[in-house]
Amino acid sequence: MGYSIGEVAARTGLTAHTLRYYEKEGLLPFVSKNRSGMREYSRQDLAWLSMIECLKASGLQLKEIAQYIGWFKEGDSTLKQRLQLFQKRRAVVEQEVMKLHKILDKLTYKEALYREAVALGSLDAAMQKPEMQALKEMLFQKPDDFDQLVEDED
Amino acid sequence: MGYSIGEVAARTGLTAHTLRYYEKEGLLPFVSKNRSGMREYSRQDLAWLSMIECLKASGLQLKEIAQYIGWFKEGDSTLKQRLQLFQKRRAVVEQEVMKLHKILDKLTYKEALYREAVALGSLDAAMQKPEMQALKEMLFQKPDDFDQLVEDED
DNA sequence: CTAAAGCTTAGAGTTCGCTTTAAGGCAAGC
DNA sequence: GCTTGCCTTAAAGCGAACTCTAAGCTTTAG
Repeated sequence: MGYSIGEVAARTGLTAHTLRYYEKEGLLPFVSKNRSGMREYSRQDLAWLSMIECLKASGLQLKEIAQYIGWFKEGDSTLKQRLQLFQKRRAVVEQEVMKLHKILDKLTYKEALYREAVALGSLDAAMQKPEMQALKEMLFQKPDDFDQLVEDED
Repeated sequence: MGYSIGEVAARTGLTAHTLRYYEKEGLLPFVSKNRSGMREYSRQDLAWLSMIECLKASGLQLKEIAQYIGWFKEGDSTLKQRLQLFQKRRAVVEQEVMKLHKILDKLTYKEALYREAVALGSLDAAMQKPEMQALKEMLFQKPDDFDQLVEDED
């Protein structure tokens, strides 16, 4: 019954230190301890860790996560705040995904360029190739960001 | 002529302080200065800043970006390293996008759950609803991560 | 029975990426 | 001429999220 801190560390990839740190910061207020003072993590505690990871990945700071947990403990009077938080996080993550797709376009172009450059032994020669210029235009034709107003950096 | 540090700051959203800091860290080794010692940024410098932003967004640390710039300055003898770097970054960003899609699923579920909870005035009542349980199953039927092995945290 | 592994606490230290401070030079507008 | 604002440098400070240290207790394997 219950997982030791070491087991939870192994399962989550966090260290035991980090788990205690989270607890200190108010992120895991439900963890119980046995008679000799050792932590015993329940399945619910693991679920909370999973939620913490989700909120962290969505860009929330630990103290904001602690606040969410505070709301949860307050009960149904804080439902609106929690709804707003999830709406906001979803919007933020959707933005981030869009940003990463642009980053991916740029990296794809660079990868193709350098693959050609390695083949030719020369970056300049690769940049001269019409295929490369065509690829660049295909990926960056929408001039919606500052990046495209300037030349290649290399 | 070229851009002053203030103009570049306004354009990029970075502060003048940050631009000088980047230079100190070896990220902008091409910026020239006028007779009175002030920085004059060229179009190429702006392009480098755009590349720096891209690599930063791909998860690279500043000192790793500085190393990439070092490779660029060394010339065609470092083409392979640079190609490998872009391949690696693309893989990392693709992973990150996949991770964020999972995060998005979870946030979508939570948002729907809390929307219902706000309507009903009770989280427990919302969790009881068959629609919510159906949505949860729809989003999380693939048991490929630890998250799904445990119950809801709330 | 003893040693090693793993747990406890409080608190100091580390890394990253800025961010601010201190002390001062130059250039344009009133 | 003087103030305002932007520029220069070197260096100290900061917030986030760990990460490690110290000192000591408990449990388990040999």
